[in-house]
Amino acid sequence: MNADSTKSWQAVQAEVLRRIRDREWKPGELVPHEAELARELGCSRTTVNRALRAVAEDGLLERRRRAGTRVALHPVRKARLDIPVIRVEIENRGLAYSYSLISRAEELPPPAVRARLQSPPDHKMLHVLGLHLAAGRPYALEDRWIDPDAVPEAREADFSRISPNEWLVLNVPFGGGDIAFSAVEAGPDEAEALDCAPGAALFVTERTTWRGSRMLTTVQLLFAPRYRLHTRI
Amino acid sequence: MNADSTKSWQAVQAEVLRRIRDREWKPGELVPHEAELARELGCSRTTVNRALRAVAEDGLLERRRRAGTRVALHPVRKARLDIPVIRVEIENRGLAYSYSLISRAEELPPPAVRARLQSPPDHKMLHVLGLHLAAGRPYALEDRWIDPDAVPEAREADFSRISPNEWLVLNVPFGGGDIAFSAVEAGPDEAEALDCAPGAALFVTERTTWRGSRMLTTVQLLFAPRYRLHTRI
DNA sequence: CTTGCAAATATGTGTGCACTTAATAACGAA
DNA sequence: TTCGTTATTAAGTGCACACATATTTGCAAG
Repeated sequence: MNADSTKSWQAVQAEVLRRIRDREWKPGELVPHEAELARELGCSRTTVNRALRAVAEDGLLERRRRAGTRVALHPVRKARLDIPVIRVEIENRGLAYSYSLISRAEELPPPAVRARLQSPPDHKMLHVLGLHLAAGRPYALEDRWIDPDAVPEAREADFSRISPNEWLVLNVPFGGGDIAFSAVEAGPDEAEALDCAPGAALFVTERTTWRGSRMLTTVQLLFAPRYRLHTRI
Repeated sequence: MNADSTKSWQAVQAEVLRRIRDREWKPGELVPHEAELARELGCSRTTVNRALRAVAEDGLLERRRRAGTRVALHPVRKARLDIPVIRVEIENRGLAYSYSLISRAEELPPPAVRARLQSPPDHKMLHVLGLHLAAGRPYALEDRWIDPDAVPEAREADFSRISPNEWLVLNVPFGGGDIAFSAVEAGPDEAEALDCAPGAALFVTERTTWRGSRMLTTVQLLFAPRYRLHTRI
C-alpha cells in the first residue's frame, strides 16, 4: 500500500479538481506545469499528465502545447450519453421488451432522408417502420431507411422478429455517426402507433451512420410521451 | 523519426478498430492480451494499454482484470455531449446573443422542484425566469430555482444583465449534476415568451446541480421550436 | 460435492527516462 | 518597423520495468 509518497492519478485528479473548485486556481489562470506539479505532489510527471488529461477531457481544463494548462473560462461540460440498443435499454428498466414490424418496403426516400444519406434522386432505399414496446405499451417508433447498396445483407434480413435497430448493431460493423435530439408534434399516424393524442410533444432522436464516407442508414426514433433521456455529469 | 518499429497509440487504436470492424475479432470474443498485442504490433504494452483503454471508453471493448479484453456484444455507443453556456452556444453559431430577465422572486417552489432539490416543505427559493435570444429571436426560456442557503451570493447577483445560467458557471464552483432531455407541449405563457403556438412541441433540458450532497440549483430550459441538440459519435 | 484458500494471470497503475511536437519568445536582418 | 529564423519551453508520447489488484482456476480439506 503506497502509504503517501505514491499518489494515484485519481488522487492527483481529485486534488486538481479541489483546487479548481476552491478557486485556488482561478478561471482563465495558468496552472503550474506538469513537472512542477509532479514535484509538488510527490509523484511522476506521467501520473500528473494522466490526471490533467482526464480533467481536460471533462472540459474543466484547457491544454495546449507550450502554452501550458489553464482553467477553462467557460467550462463546456462534457456529458456522456450512453446509446444502447433499444431492447437493452428497456430490459435494463426491468420491463419486458417486444417489437412489431409495421411495414417494410423498397421505395424512394423523401427529400429530407435523401439529403441526410446523400443519395442520388432516383435511388430506392429499404424503408422499415417498426414499433418497440415496453411491457406491452408503445415505447418508440422506429422509422428507418437503409441504403441497400451499402448494406446488401439488409435485403435478406428478417425485420419482423428483430428490429433494424438491433439487426444493424449485430450485423453491420460500426462506423461514424451523427445524432440529433429534438421535439416534434405527433402526427395522426404517429399518434395512433404510439397510442397518444395527435399533437402530443414527442422526443425524437435522429441518427445517421456511415462507414468511411459511405452513408449506411438513417433513423428517426419517436419516443412515446413522457420519455426522458437521462445522464449524469 | 520512428520509421515503423514504433507505433503510436493512435495507430494501435486504428488497428484495433479495424480488426473489430472487419470482424477479425468477433463480438463477444476475447482478444489477445496486452503483452501479446504489444509483441505482435512491435510496441510496448503501455502503448497497447493506452489504445485499448481508449477503445473501451467508446464502448466497443469491455475490459476486466484477469478476465481479459473482449469485443462488446451490444456496443453501447458512448456519445459525448457538449453543454456550453447558452451565450457561447449562440455566439458559436455566429448569432448575436441577448438576454432579458422576465421575473425574479423568492418564493415557495412547486412540489416537482422541491423534490428535485430535496428541500424542506416551507423553504423559500430564489426563482428566476429569463429569456435567451439569438439574433433578437427567442431561443430558450430559462426557468431556474436556486437554493439561497447553498448559494448565498445569488441573493446579491444581478440577473438582469447576466443570466443565471452564466452567472452560476462563473461564480459557483462546479459540482455534480444530472441532466434530462425530453419534450413538452408549450403552455400559453411559454408560447408567448418563445413566440410560438401554444401546444407546440418544445425540446426541454432539465438540470440539477449539487456540490457534495448539497443541492444548489435546478433549471428547466425550454427551447424554441426547431431547436436541435446535435452531436457526433 | 461443496467450500475455502492459494496460485496464476490479465489488466491497472506508477516511475524514470528520452525524445517529439507545437507554440511562443527572442533575436537579427531587410 | 516588420518579417522571418532560431531557441526555448511545456505538453505529448513512447519504452522498459515493477508492483498492485481483481478474478479465475485448480487443488485440497471438510
